[in-house]
Amino acid sequence: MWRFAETTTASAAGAQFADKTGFNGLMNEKYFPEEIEPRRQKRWAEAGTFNVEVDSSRPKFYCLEMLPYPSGRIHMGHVRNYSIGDALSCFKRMKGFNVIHPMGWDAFGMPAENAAIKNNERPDRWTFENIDTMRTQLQRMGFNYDWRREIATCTPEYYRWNQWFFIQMWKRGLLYRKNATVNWCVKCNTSLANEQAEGGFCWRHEDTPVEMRELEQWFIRVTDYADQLLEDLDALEGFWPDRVLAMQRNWIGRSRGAEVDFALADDPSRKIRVFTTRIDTIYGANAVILAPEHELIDGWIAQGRAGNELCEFTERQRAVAREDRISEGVEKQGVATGFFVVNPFSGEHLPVWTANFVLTGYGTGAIMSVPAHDERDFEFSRKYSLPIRRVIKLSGASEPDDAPVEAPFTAKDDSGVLINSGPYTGLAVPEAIADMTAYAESRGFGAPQTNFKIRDWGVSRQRAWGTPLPFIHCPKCGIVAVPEDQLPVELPSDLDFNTQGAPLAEHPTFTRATCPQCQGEARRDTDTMDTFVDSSWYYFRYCDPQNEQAAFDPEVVDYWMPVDQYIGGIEHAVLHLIYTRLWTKIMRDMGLVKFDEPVKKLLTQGMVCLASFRCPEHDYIYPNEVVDGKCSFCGREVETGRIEKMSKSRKNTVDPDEMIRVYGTDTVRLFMLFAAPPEKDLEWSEAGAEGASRFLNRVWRLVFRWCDKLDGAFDGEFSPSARALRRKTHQTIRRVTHDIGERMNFNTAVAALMELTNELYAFEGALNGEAAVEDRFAIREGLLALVKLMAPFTPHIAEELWEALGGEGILVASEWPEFDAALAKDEEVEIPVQLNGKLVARLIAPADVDDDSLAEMALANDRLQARLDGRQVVKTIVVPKRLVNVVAR
RNA sequence: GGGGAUGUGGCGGAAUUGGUAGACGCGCGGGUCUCAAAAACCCGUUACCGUAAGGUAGUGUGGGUUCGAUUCCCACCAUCCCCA
Repeated sequence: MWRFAETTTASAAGAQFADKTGFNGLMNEKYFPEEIEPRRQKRWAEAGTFNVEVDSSRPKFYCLEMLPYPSGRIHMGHVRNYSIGDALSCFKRMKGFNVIHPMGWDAFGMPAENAAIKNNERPDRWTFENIDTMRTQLQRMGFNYDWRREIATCTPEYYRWNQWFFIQMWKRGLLYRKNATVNWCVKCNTSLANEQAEGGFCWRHEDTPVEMRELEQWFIRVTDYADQLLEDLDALEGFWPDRVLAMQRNWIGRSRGAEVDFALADDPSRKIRVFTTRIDTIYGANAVILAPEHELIDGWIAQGRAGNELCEFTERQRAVAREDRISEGVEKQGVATGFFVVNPFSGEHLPVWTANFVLTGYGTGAIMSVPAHDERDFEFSRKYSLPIRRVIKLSGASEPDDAPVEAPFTAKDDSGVLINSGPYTGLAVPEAIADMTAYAESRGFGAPQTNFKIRDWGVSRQRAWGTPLPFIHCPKCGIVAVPEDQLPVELPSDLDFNTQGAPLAEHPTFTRATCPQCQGEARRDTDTMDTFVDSSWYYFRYCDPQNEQAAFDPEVVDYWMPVDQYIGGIEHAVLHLIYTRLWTKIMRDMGLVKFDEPVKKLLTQGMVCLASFRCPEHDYIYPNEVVDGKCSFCGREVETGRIEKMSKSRKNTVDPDEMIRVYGTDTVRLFMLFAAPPEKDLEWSEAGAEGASRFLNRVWRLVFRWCDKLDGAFDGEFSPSARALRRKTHQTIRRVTHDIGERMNFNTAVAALMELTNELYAFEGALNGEAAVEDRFAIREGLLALVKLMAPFTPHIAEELWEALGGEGILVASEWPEFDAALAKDEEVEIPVQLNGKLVARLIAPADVDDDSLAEMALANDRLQARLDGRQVVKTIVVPKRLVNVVAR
């Protein structure tokens, strides 16, 4: 139940307010958000204001915010994210769009499982309780979601379609199994994606080093779509933030080059295939270096041809996470295998090495080392005293071709020319690359090759709280997909989480299955899906959330999709936003959707931050644990005031519920939108929230004073002051419409509303208690506009004041105000007069002043003449209706 | 090292396509109301000099383009993010 703020009233129910405060027949004298907000929310819910259906007669607008993980409580980051989406969707609805604005829960994942282990609870119960809490919180904030479309990804109704998609991908060869070295976290007891193992530590357990294990895994063939994923980014230019596009391009990491075979010197039938982007430098190769995991090494070890040093080295390196092998500062280490290969271009014999910085999974797991033109090869060759030969130089360079190499020369532009390169000597780099690749291809020892940094998506997790993979392992038939009419493969509800290993695999009956093909005894797959699968298509499901026949009806999706505006955190710039783009392309190729890209516009909102306090001994401490700048536990000097992202671990969070209890949701939302533009970080400030609250109270009192005095119309000539107020009103409509609709700068829109309010106060003050009909008309017009324009930011108070002003129906479902361009037009303009670009005077001129008279007025100006002091005017620049600059010598 | 971003009063931030720098808010100072306080309302608030009128400087630093640069170009510094 609602708890009322003690700061405003001790005991309260709606009806009592009227007794305690003034009531003018239309509204209370005082603003009590805790009374009006639940009432307005109830009214919207009863009227179904935010429920939408397909309506092909109207333009649609899909406003989407990233769905939250049901961790337990809404935090300020959510409030900010959803306040932005709410304001935009309210605006678009009032502008006449059929707005779909849904909400749901990213409900699978490890915290539920961890809670289950820790508290001996069921993950489903834990999850649904959290969802209930958080839904209540969101509803209390009055966000305009169509709650009928709510989904939770952990329900069989949802995840059965994950399974269905996987079966389709399996049929299309997009899903496959392979043995792979995976990152393994002993605490999670599961594999991790590379990006979850950043820096060699588990993303959830920052103190747990990631181990490497060999495991058979499910993979989605992202690499089949790598080119499209890269190239389609061009079309998003200008609609997605540049840095997101840059991060995705970087992540996909396409590099064009060639593969070249180096035959083993002692056995020319065996070849080492190498990937290089610089085939032009092959005459400078001093070695071929294999990844420690390379199969050739396995062969040598198996045959007993590998020395002790090699065996030990490879064994040691294979246990190290890839990040730990290649990150900066890690020393390059290697061992010569004792074998040699032949350079196919020069015929030279080159030693074969293995080294920690060469990785499998990218290229061929083998490289050629060209120390003169690659940083890492240079460092490595220096360490192990391998010969270094220069094969590229700048076309004008004067130093001799055999001068010692002090630092690698790596530029790959047109200015480079080949040297010491047999028949290719003298060629420019791009031509050499083309010629040498062609030669290798014609001789059958090489071919052009494009590689990507992006890897196939490992979707297997050895966890229990996720979508089960819908496959059966049959000893006779191999891997068989579960027939579609048997979906979903449901998670058992009686999992034991206190077993070592994966609970699904330990479950007594889950694993038992019958082979759909031969009806023989078989084993069910016990992996579950990465939760990024759930979030890859959830917003398609919002369009058609109850569909039991399909993931969605393509026609319905065709109406609502693509998403017009997606809003979420920058932390999803790469993974989620690549996977969901991939999923869309796969669905397109399946014939389910007609477009290439699911999201037209993307906004990555900034973080919500607050000062944190850190003691050298006790780490982060709460603000109330700081006394006079010292830690209250140990008395040490505290590091204060670092503005950081709010998080529990930094002990600098503010609970949205608490703030809403004190100020009301309208105030909290208003502050969130006003304090900074959406893409920038925002510092929570209680003083700032006070300011937002003060503004709402100001508007409230203004409406209270006038709402019963605004009858009558006026169509005569307005006084200058009434005209000025009306001008401000119409200019404000214009500005707010532009700021929200075109720029998504809610902060400046709110500033405009404050300006209008200030203007209304000034107008009121100048009346001296006597308002003529025309004045009342102007005030009424201004108040109605103000209240309507407030709807996207502070919908509850806006509704309330709208009603008090005689507005009918539901404000947030009514029409957005239009401005009258003629009334918004300035009558006079202030023109700055500059002398040589420096301001010397200001003129007041009629708004339609022409350039010549403007120049004349400027030159006649006393202050200009005085500063001119007889100097010669060389030129007079007039920017029409804006500025005059007099140039004098 | 590569890529991206940001840098404006005491603070958060404004400044439409190169055209009055500092809108709006916070904070602060002063005033009105009050026995008093809170709230509210009004005035002021970039710095320096000046009682004032006014003047000088000013958007991280240094250059450049331009009649005119917070805005465009180059170099540098600082902070943050991504990748290595």
